[in-house]
Amino acid sequence: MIGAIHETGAINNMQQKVHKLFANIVDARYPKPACSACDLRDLWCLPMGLKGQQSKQLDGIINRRKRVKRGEYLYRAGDPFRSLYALRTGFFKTFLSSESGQDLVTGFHMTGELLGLDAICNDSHCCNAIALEDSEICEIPYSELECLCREIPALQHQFHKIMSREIARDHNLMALLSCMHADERLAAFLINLSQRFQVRGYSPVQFHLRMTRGEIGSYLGLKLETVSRTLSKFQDEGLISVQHKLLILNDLPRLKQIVERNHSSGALCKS
Amino acid sequence: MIGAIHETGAINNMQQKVHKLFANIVDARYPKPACSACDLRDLWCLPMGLKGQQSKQLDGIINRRKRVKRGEYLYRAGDPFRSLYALRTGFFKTFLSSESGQDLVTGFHMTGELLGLDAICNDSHCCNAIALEDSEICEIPYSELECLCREIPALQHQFHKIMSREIARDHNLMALLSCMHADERLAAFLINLSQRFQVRGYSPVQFHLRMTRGEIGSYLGLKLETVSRTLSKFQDEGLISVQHKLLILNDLPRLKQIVERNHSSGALCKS
DNA sequence: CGAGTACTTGAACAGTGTCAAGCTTAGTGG
DNA sequence: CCACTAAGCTTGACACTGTTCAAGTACTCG
Repeated sequence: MIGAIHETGAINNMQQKVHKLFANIVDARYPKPACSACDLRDLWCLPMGLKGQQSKQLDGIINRRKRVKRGEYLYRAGDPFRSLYALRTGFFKTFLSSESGQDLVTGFHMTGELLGLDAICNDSHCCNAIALEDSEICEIPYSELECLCREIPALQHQFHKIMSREIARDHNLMALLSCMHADERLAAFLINLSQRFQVRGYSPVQFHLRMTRGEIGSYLGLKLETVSRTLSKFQDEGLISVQHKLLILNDLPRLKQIVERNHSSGALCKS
Repeated sequence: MIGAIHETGAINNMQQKVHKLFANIVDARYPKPACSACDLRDLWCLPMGLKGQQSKQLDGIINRRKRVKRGEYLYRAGDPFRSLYALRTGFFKTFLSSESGQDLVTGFHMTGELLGLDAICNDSHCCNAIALEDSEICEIPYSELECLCREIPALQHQFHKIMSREIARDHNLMALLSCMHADERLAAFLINLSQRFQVRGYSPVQFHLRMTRGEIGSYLGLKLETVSRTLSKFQDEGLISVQHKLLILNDLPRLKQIVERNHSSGALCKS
């Protein structure tokens, strides 16, 4: 427990630094977003690997930044597809909804990720995207992106990579859903979140869950009661500390063991 | 039962016609494959929507057709990524394998489908592809495809659509794995196969399963015993007739009811 | 501060998984 | 062509994980 508190202190420092960094960049970017000045370029977002001039071309097609408040939809299933959305700051969930009223969460999305890729095939969105916290997105008109991809090979390649990664990621999630137990799923989920926060400069061992237990359950193919019980179990075992939405990972290595014991590829923890 | 036999007769006729059709096309195509003359152009394969001249450009980059015998690998996880593969005839499964020796089937692939899309992000294949029957594929060097996409907007758009569809499809499969019972999963699986056979000109109500019960189970997140039991149950209820690998769907509407009762979107049966 | 939502926990139950045995089929080699 | 073998399949009995239903608690937001 004492160890946990020490760690937490270090984390707070780190988070403060990162927050400052982000704040600076946001200030510098007003009033128009600029891929060329965007901190997400290191994060597999579209501008990754582009040179100065090319980035500016990408800036040219990106519509003004849009704010999406917590609880608001970015798009709904059935909406006509015009644009992809790069998530600048915030947190989204995407979900399918069936007529019977059951929602199924297909993903949680963080800074730097691209939303709407599954809509290209239909010319309409086939899932819903809703902000789980106040967020900011860059709207990228798809037809213009296609044009630009024809001019800038590096952009084209990066775009293909992003789509491909989405496919590979889904396959890993399918693996999780097919053959993991509740505790393994949850451990994999926490490790995944941890890694994604870390890449973005946040603490990998302490973070706020933006989603409810029910949403986690929906994503992992479990009922919310099972999620709750499993979190409690992890806490009893000293692996984590949970206080409502605040999560501290006290023993990341042992958490990884839970996943790797039966699924040594570790593929399931990938972003 | 008598109804089933009548249906079967009709199906055999249909299948013969289709086989003939395919045979003609195959003959016409020797010794080099030609997208411009390929029957798969109606099937969401890459040449879909391309005009004559454009198709020929695509022909230009496609390497000679390759045969893959049943049981042979088309590629393995870890192989360097150079090409995508369009499946001309035959049947493949793709699967992840973990070090612990567990395989996990991520997809079954039929004529007209594109394999290897998940490898773009890593420059190496992250799953294995193995032929479940003697097959023929067109190898499409990826870097040349990217070049050509920059020249032919219609090809670029079609390629993006194919990737997007793969993502949307995976989301539907995740939905199946997250919230369906064994009988619903299997019903959805059979309907899916049925529709894919139908689109390809084969009977939607009678076909050979190319995969084992274990592979079906792996794909659907069930054990092979459960697959076997559920098939037996469906047979007892008169929904289907199974004889080893030969499958007859006697009551497609009722099969659909099983899926739609609890999951009315029906999304899960999509291609 | 109050109402509604989210969360935790318990107990009973159902659906799959596990283990085991026996059967069928396909493929191999004599 | 037949016999043999290995792989695939079916079925039963039982165990166990996760779900369901229910009750109570804690938080959040207006």
